Amino acid sequence: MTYYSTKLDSIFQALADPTRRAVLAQLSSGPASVTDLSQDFDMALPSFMGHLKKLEDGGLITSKKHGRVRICALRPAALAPVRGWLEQQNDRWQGRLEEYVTTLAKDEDYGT
Amino acid sequence: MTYYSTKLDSIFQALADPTRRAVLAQLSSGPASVTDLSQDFDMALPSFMGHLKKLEDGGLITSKKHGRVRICALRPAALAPVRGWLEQQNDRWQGRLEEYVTTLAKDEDYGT
DNA sequence: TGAATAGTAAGTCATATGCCTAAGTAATTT
DNA sequence: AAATTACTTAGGCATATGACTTACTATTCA
Repeated sequence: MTYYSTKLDSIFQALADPTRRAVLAQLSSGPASVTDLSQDFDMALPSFMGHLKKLEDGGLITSKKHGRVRICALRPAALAPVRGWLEQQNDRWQGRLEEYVTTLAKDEDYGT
Repeated sequence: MTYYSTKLDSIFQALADPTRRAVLAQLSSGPASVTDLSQDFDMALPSFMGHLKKLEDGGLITSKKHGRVRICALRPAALAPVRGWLEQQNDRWQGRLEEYVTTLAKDEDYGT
């Protein structure tokens, strides 16, 4: 399995949960501490920390300790592999559409 | 949890596996039977069928039985919710960037 | 210095996931 | 009609996931 594929695995896995997507939405307003981030979620802190770990392991966020406070931030371009994959998928689909359109045009040329 | 969020859960979950992404890539060339699709994968048929079910439950493909053969096809626009979410996320990030740039401009105005 | 705050580590539980094999059913071919 | 093909169902196994509670450590505040 290529690195790219493994990367996509962990990114999509990280995104496959509403809590984690909500965290990314919050972080798009700027860096925040774990405590700040956790305010909007009705779950135990260790559970919430687990989600942050998943996001960091997927490369979507970074975190750094400042004293007793851990600050999390979005990683710009973190979702680039997702965009890349969507584009790839779309190109293949578009390629097939163009082939189909070309075939239609030929059929029309030969048609009565 | 909104329908949209649940939808994203199952789509991202479906995409969080290299086998399922590879199936989507294959189907972007056009509809195919289960047997045709499974040729490229070194796994037991029931396991492979499980992946197809996940893709179908996520709304990314459709399948229809024709006699004893089941034909699978991509659903156009199936990935629209993913694009939508990325756009949303990007807009929030861009909005913050613009706010940041505006703040910088103000600082420069007031600066010596 | 003790109290409070902000995480962190460990263990548990129920459920989900990704694979397997075996056996079965339905449709087609011989 | 029997054999073959193309799935489909069921059960099992090991691992992962998402939540919990408890207890702990590190840092800051009073």
